[in-house]
Amino acid sequence: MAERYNPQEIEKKWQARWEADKLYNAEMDPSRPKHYALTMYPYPSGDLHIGHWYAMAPSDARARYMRMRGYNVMFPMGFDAFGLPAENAAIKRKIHPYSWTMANIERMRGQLRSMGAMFDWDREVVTCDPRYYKWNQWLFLRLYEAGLAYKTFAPVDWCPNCNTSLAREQVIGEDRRCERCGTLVIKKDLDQWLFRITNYADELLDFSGLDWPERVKVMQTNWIGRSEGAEVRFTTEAGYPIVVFTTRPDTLWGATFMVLAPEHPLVEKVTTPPQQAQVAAYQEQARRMSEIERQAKDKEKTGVFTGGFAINPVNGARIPIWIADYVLMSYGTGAIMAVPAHDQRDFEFARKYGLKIQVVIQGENTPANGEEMELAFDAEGVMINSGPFNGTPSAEGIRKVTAWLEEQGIGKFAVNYRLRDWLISRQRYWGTPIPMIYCPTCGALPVPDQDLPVVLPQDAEFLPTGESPLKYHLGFRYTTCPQCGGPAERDTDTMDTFVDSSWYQYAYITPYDPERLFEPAAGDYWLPVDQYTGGVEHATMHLLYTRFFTKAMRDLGLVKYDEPMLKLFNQGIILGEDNEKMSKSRGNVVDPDDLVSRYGADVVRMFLMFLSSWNQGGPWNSRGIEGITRFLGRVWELVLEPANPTAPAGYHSDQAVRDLRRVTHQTIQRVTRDLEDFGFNTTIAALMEFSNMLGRARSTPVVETPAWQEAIESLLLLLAPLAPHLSEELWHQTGRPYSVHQQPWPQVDNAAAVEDEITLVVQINGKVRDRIQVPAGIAEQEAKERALEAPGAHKMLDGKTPRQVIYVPGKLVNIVL
RNA sequence: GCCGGGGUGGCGGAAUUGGCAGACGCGCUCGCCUCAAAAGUGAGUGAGGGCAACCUCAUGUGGGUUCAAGUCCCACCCUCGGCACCA
Repeated sequence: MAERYNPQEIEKKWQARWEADKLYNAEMDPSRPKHYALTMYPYPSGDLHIGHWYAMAPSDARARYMRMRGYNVMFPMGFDAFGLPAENAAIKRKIHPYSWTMANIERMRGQLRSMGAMFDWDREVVTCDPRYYKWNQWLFLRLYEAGLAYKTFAPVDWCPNCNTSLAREQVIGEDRRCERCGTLVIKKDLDQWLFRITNYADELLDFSGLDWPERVKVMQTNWIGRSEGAEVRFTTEAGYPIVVFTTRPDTLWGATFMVLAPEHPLVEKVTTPPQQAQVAAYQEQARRMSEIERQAKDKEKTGVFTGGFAINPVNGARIPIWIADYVLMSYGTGAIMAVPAHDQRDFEFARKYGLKIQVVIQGENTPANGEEMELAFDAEGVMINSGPFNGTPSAEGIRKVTAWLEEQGIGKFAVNYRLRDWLISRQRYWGTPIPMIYCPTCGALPVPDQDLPVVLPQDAEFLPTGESPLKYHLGFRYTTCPQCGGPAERDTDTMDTFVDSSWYQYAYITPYDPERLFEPAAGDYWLPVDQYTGGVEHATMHLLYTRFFTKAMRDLGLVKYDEPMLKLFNQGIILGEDNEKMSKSRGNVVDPDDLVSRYGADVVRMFLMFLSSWNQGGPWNSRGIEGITRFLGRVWELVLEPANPTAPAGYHSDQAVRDLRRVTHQTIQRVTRDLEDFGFNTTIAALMEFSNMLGRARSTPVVETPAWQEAIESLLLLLAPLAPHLSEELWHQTGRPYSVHQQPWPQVDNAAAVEDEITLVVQINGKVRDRIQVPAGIAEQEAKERALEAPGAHKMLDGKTPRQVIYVPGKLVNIVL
């Protein structure tokens, strides 16, 4: 009697052995195809939760599978170690963010090891290490030199709770909350560094060559928000130009007023003295609105007449200029031409303030008179009241009018994006110092490369004041000008942590390389990332930023690719047993450490993969995990318990061997296909079916044949990516050579996998009436004849002649009466 | 409002190109094992009807195409996620 399956014992043993043997260390080997598998690195919060397991265990299984398929696999791991939680925890507990972070990392390393994943720990990077963030600074300087990093004074999004500015991407939802803490974000005027991601807007819209989920591509496309149209120059009566952006140049003749954003610089110039007080009051109110709350649901449009007029350049019409907060300074030119007949927002505004509504697009059933309209007509139609363009279909009109505007010199084709440049300055301590120096005589200067890294001082006072903590660290702040040697000051902001993660996949190539970002020869071999996995929540943040970085790095000559990650897979989310999001307050959190000590890592890994399809996630089930324990227990016995075979009645050895080999090779087929597509749940189902079959075969003399050995060996190999410890132990105990993880993936014997007899379904009018066993290669004519004779069908036929008999080879015969 | 994903037994979920709906697992029921229990193990398990062989109904709702629909088409409902005064 062999020992029972005891995961605790074998898992620790093999983890130690694998680590000692450096089994998973990736070495460059040009003779083999490489596979760079990457899973999003964790923030070192201090505890590995089930979500981390759900993200990492299946991606580990996939990486292991690729390795057995003959790829030289690199599967690194690291820590996204800068960021606010460390700072907040440090303030609360009065310990240094560095100590807090490092202690957490230490703890999480141990937890990650308990997973039995094939992480190459020799490549680990920790982003708060100066050896890492030195290259953040170096990249910043390269972007600066290339004109892709710039500083500007502008109103920015500010989280009053986190006490820092945020990138547009980190402001969530209609009511504009902080992505981190959910606080309502306000506007603040600050001098900040930005990365010119908008330079790459068009290229970022091109996903060709990327095998990414449709969902992510759509989210990025929407986020970038490209729209084509025209810029048209209107002129105020006093002669100031007002440039507007419109997607509907075909409606230019219907522009009956203009609207400027309240903060538009021209407002002061166009406002007439009698309107001054009202305009100023509205501007003030709009300012407060954006600062206080913007939650009001039914935002009724408001605005104020400036007293000024503009001339519509296409027809010379004199139209009033208003200001209104539905026009945003941050989009387009901050000014619009209002065409109330054909734009619902302008329509509502015109109705409210009694402005003229001029119809210029005629639809099938739309009134030609603006007074009779109930809604703006924004569909396609034919241009009317539009001078030389009368009778032109609107779609064609958009092109023709744009060309005409260019000829007349009053406008041009233009593209606008919703995407804003990436604001990277943060007014917090725990991040990468921005490597810039401000000299009163020489101006803003980059820190020379040889002075990198600009080290984050350990002894800064980092209590949040709304200003950068580094500002109060005089030793850091005051320095000398690298140009004139005179007194100068450093930039005291730190970088958004998304800068760290924008290039971390490159850092793993030659981690903490003191000389360069990474070694080019190694980069040529390993890059780009072949398979990236992680949550979809980063669709318009990290995943957009890292694409931008790669494109910018390509233009700097640092990488040779347009895209950082060729394939992307988004795993779902594990919910609590109550089908709700796991949270401490709900008390529905499951702790992986507990589970590992109770069931073992292999069981936890496999249960997470078995729950549902990986991209779907789903509720935890504390009973369901027992099913995996039973399954692995049965595998254990199947492999190790001596069998005591007896031949059942009618046993034929040849047939039994054929049946066994068929199931073995069909299982190899199924598992291979499913693992290719991340179908872990169906992979496991196939292995369960296989082992159930083996369980039945075990009591027969087939166990004494080589086919049985082949079946057991295949089972262990197919199981190896999913349950690495158990497979290794059984591989070892059955006297096979170390390590199961260095074995090639089993080969399918197609001939053995073929069925020699199939079940043919016999239908009458599409309903199943019988099933017959026939040889797999049966001819159509014979199949039909046998079907007609099948008892279930014969009875229903009752002597009638079928109108039609349909044969689907290998599947069914449908007799139509 | 716009865009995208999803609605299948008591539960989690399967179902290559339209071709046996419910694989696999959980749970449940009845056996075996046991003094008993746990563990293990065998059989059964969509609903309704029938003594039975069998029959009928069933993949969110309503239509349609087809010999055949969870799968394709049209309309709608619910749900999750993203965007939202973007000119």
